[in-house]
Amino acid sequence: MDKDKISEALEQAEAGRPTLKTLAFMTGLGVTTVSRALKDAPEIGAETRRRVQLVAKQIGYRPNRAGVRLRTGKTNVISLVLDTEEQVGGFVSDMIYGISEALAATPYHLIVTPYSRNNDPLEPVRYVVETASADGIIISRTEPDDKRVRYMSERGFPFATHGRTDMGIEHPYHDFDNYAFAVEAVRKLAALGRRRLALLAPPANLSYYHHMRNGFADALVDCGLSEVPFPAATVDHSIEHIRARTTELMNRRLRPDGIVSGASASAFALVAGVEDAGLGIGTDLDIVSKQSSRLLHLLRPQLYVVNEDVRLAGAELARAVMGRIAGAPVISLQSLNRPTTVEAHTSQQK
Amino acid sequence: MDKDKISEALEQAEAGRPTLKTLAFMTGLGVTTVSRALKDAPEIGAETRRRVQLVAKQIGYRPNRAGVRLRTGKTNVISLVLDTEEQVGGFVSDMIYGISEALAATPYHLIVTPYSRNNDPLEPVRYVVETASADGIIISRTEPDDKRVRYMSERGFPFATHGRTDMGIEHPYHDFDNYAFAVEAVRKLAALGRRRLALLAPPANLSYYHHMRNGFADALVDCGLSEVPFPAATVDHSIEHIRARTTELMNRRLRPDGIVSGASASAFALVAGVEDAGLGIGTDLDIVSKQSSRLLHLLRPQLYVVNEDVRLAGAELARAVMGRIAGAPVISLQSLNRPTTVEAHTSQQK
DNA sequence: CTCGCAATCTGTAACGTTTCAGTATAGAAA
DNA sequence: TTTCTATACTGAAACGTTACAGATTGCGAG
Repeated sequence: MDKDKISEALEQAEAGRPTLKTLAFMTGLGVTTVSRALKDAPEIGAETRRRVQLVAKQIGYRPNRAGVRLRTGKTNVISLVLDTEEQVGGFVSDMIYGISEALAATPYHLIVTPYSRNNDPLEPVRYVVETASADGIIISRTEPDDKRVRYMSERGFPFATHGRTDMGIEHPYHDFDNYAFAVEAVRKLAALGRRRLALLAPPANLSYYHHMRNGFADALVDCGLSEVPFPAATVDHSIEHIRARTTELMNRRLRPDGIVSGASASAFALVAGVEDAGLGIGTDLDIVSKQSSRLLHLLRPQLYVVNEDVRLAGAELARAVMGRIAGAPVISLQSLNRPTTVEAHTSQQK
Repeated sequence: MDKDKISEALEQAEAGRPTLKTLAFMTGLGVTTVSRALKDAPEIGAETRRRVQLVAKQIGYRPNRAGVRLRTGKTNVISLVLDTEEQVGGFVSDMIYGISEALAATPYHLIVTPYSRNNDPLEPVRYVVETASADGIIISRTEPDDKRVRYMSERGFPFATHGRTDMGIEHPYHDFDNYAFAVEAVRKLAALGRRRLALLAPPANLSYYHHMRNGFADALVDCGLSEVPFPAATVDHSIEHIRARTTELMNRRLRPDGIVSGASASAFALVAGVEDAGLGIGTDLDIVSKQSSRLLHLLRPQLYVVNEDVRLAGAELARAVMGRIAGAPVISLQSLNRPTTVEAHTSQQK
């Protein structure tokens, strides 16, 4: 062993974090051997392997991410692409917790890549792909014909979507079954004797709009109910907007006696709007809402809710991207979350 | 110019992203010169600088993060250390949006480093510092004597805290003035003729517990009111817990006729608990609550609220860490957000 | 004319990792 | 003995960047 090497390695060990060179010096092996021993390569002797791994653990060796990334191109990063105009009280925190949970035992880090709804949603995706700043991407607000999905598919870039598409491309996704949700909701209202229903739907460009709408429409037919159109508001609109439009709706000649709300935060606005019109939930009409926090029916026990587990969705999506990166078959990375049954407040006395 | 170099550079340009080598080839300059020209080094001719920068922009050159990171140790990453047990409907999304906003025009990426409240809060911080996986850290749930603050200070690692400390260490922070909030809240209740107040406080280990408590206590004295102790619940407890404890509180012989709530989500539980006891907000008692979303008084217009702008806090914290990294004087990186005045619902008719 | 010096530019090495193309050794086959 | 092969290991090169230590040029001063 050269004098050069020894002094180099000693300097190493004195100061900062251990590197492969440090380990090589301590074990008396070559850097290459150490690198291979740590990743259980077959051409390393069993005893050597154990020895290296032991020393590595002892001195707390952790591979330098920049080194790996530069050499291999692997970033060990998952990017969550987020719309920063998302509703307040939004589900984003839960989503992040879910993803973190799934990433915790892996070498992956989670990085948040924001964009504004006003800008091109493709832009953040293109940025990540072009600069190769992550190994995989998670997106939401999926559209039936989604150009982000097309873009990433064409380039073979791993991703998972929160929501399904309808463009003949198989890809990993996790979705809440909004069709089933709408069906359940309508059935519940029918069972309560309601006849004329309205739907506070998602914006029409998103995939789950169609699922929810179809479920709503099919169940209406099924139960022999009629619809009161309510296209003026979507769950994406501001609280104030939804509230005002709802009041208008309730002041029409033929107002609904049941409403299905497609999102949690918007249900707050919906309730306020209904009450602005002087009507009572549970008396003049009933409401079934999706709920991602558990706060909604604390203050309006008369509401019926269906819980959507966003944290689970996050975990599922993270697993899906990682699966895709690892080369798992796409079909095995698609999952659909069935809604729980419609839930009334426990201490509800109507 | 060697043949070697030319062919190398050509291969470069054909395939992937442009690198400094590509730029060097295109401009006919050396790699070093290009590198320096791009960062406006003084020893580069004005014309050369312009030429390099033009070509770089034209072909969309973006420095390879791994290369920079490996060479310089600079990650261009800010880590947000998050407690994943945080209340649902939490403020985390807004915080992230705020941070993203401030980071948007910079080279910084945001990475989320989670930990569970049950584990050692120092652990994620130590991980980031030891592996140098970020240039700066943002933490919340700050304690008066915070070991994370001590740890990072001792190592000179840049950070900013959401909340202040009290340990004789100057560091960047952003905080909401919870003392002022509590004072305002008590004054409001006093003005409404309330006499016996309770406080739904933060957990006692956190810094803002003390601020809020002191404000509450001082204002009580000031207004000549008395306190009904309510130590059984904190804003960190589960919805169900707060709700049940509140009901107990309201069934006591001497129950409060006014409550100050230190957080948004917990106010929902508080209201539910009060109403479980058969009492009415605005009649039997009044409540003043902090609010980070705008949903709370949609359903209980009788509530009084003070808005806390968490998005702003996020942006402020991001600016603070970046300032610290850039070497700005610490004192200039400390900010306190005064609460807005107590707000009643606009269409409130009592 | 030469020297010194400022102004510009350049090659090499290094950051920590993995991959490629070996080398050394020992035992088996010829 | 020689040759071959499998096993266990190794050095050098490369990923893209920046820092260090020059190199080249032009020009005014001596």
